[in-house]
Amino acid sequence: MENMNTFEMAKVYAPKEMEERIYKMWEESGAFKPKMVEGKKPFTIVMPPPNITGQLHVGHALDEMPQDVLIRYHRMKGDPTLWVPGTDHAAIATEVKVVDALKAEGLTKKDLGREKFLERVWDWKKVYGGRIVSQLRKLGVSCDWSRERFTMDEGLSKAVRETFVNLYEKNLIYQGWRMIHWCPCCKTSISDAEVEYEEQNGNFWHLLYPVKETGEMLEIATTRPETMLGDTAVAINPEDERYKHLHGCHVVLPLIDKEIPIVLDEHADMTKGTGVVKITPAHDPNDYEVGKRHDLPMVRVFTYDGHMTGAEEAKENAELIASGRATADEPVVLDCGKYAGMTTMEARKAIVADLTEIGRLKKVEPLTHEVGTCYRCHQTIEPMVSKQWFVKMAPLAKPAVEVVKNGELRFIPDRFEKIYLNWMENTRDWCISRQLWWGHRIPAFYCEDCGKVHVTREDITVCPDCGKPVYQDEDVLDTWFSSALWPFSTLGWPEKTEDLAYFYPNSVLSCGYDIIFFWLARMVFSGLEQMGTCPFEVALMHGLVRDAQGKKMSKSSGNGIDPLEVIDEYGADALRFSLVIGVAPGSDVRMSHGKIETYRNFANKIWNASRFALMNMQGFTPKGVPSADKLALSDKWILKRFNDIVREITQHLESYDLGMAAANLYDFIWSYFCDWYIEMAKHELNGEDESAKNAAQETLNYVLTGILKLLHPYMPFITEELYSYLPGSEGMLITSQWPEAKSEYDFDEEAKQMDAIMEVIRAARNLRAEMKVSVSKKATLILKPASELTEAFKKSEGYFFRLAAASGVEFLKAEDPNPEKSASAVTNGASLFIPLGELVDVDKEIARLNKDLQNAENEIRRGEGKLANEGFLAKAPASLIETEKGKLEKSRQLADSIRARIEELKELK
RNA sequence: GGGGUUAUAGCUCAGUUGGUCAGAGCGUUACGUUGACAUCGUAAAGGUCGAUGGUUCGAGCCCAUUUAACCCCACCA
Repeated sequence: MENMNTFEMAKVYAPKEMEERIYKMWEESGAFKPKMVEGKKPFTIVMPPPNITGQLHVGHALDEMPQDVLIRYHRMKGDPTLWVPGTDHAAIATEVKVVDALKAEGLTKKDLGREKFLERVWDWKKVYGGRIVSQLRKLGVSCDWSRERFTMDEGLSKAVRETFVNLYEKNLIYQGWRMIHWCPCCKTSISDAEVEYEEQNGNFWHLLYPVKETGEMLEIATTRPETMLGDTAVAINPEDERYKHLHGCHVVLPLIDKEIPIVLDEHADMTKGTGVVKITPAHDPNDYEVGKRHDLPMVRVFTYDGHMTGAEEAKENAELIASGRATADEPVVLDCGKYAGMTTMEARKAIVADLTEIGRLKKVEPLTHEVGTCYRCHQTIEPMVSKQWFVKMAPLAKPAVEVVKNGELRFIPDRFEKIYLNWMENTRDWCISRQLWWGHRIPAFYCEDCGKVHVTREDITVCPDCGKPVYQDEDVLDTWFSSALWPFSTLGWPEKTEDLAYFYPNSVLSCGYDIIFFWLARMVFSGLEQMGTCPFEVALMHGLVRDAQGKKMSKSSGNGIDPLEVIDEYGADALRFSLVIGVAPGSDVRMSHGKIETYRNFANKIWNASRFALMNMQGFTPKGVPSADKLALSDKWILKRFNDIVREITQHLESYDLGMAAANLYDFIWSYFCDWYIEMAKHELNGEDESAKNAAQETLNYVLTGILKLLHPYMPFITEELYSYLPGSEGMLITSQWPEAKSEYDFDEEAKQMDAIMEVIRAARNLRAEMKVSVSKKATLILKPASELTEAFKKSEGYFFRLAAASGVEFLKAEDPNPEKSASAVTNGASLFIPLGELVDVDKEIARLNKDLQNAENEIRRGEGKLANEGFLAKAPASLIETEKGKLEKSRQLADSIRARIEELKELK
């Protein structure tokens, strides 16, 4: 690749122009596609499919980050790496959107009919389904778009059907009347997992039901008086002494004067309320169970869209029952008379008013209680008895529990293991049918004649048994039924494809902890059931994005961050980095524009450091870092530190500590590389010694290249761009090789020497700052180094000129007298003196040195105490005792030197 | 009711298996444009590591109790 002339490099980092260009280059180069090598273990991730209704929000950005970091890291490591992208049809969400769009045209679903409606949804999908996908590209996701899937495409639909039939044939899918959660707003059943409980203010209404046999009034507390028309019993606890005389009696339901029995059931809690519970089997999950136990009739009083039932519904129901289609499991519908057609809320008011009027309302007390709401529309959920399809969970959950317990599936962080197990061990059957049109239609066919149900892989038109016409089940499947198959359906299953054989099971599944039950858990048991293996080895969880105050981001509170806006302003790299740096797995991320700006500044820092490097490498052709004898101390130091950081980052990535790796890298680049190494290297780069200059160029080039590689998974765009400018760069960074630490660069001894020198430089700066000496005013630095460091210090004069504003450096031997009238500091490596003449205030000097002395003495006390402790000496590891002794010795020397200096100054006075 | 998380500098958080005076960023204060970078640099101030007790030679880290905040799950009228 032709290296760009440095002067063409913009002075300021401008992400906007380059990101699109680079993404296009990657995609067109085929870099995102895995290189499948037989026998080599691939690294595979499937992307949690965003909804086609979706607009990119910052949650998506967070969702993609860990995946892209891991994918890019493994690609550079040389693993066959595949990241499968795709989108989800999102049955309810999409259908609602299209219904809304129709409403604007004055149309309803029914007006169009199923077929035309579905055409409209597909049209809608064509327009908006691509939007999220193009938005994802702006984040820099390096997934293999040639393998993009959609949960409703042909292959995946086949997978869904295959799974459904498999489970049905194994008797793991069944159809039946059950108490389910019904959303009157979305007009469909939803699963347990889709209910969110919210605390709401409500009332406790105390109603009076007269007992037929005794004429007394039985006080009954309820939170839902509107269900009373559907009461078919009241329950009392068999042990309850208060009501023993009522065993076998009946009450008369007010308003409709219906006689219903008093039943004895454990469900009635003697300690709660009056100990009497009204039983509405058709509209309350507990009552449903009580009804089953006592064989009570079920009376339905609500329509499926949240109104009170009337004559029409009752008639239909009666006809159905008469026709024999309805079973005993189906509730009988009541004509609610004057309440018919009211919403449930209107009916509540009306019924309470009527009960009050006839004196059957004893009192009302306020209470707060948990109310189930729909996770899509947040409307109150109505428990209804309904005929639905279910997945039998117990047999599927067992192996899904097992794989976590035996370590085949590992959660990161591991606390989510408990959450997962708790759910999996207590899960109830999964209601999978939805009363919608958009989705995978349930492959069940009913014979018009014999009524038999046929569940088939291929559509049928006539009954295989009697040859009469069949009609298909109207319902579709829960969206999560198809996403549960994602790890293998996207690879071609149920066909036996090459991809499936090579890339299944996946390596990692990364998603937010909020969809563990919806998605992750269901993928685990589906993978185990259909494929026989757990679909992934590691479940890497992330949290939610929150605002700067830690609040959830939402449209209503207007605290959201639009990733597209942010990318436009700061660049995708800055957004990416701010979403991962310092974030521990599974914890929430706080985001603010300020935070993103910080990392845009970081990108700018790297940009300029690279610009500096390139300016100093004009005409330079890298031949490799030269032998140790040609390298300056600072070169050796940075090479050693670079080795350290390579090991550290690699280790963190291997253990999925992505936030930690990013933080360490940030620190290394900014402090070690920019603040120190570049500043030190200026000495060699601007010096006369050509071989030293060359060594610095080689080191600079080597370390900078390595830095760009280490940073690439996090900030892919800027690193790719800068890499292209480097002399000696070949091909693209995205497919370059991950750096390795080289043992020949472990210059331990030299690194320590450099650290000692740096400590002196800091001390000198410190002195000057305290003296308020401007940088432009240079001063001589007088050093009295420890004997073993003398040589290193002498070779390092240049660093003091440049970094400590020295005009000259003089060295003293240990026995030489200290200079007068100078500011001084004592470090472990050397004592230093800056002769500042009249600027020096001796009293202040003494005060400051006393402070240092105090610190040293504290340290001595600490060390002495430790080493005097027999328990410590007996039990602490020998190496620790040695280091403690060494430290103590150093502190003593330091204290001695400081004391001596203080004495000198006192004499001076 | 069950389970989980968090509590460390003014703010946001690090602190890996208990062992080098407890760290960073932002903010604050002071100084500063030394030819990569003001989207910058140098330095300073600032913490009895929520509380109590325990284990240990040694605890921010382990155990118990406790306080506070947040989250998830659960059919309680």
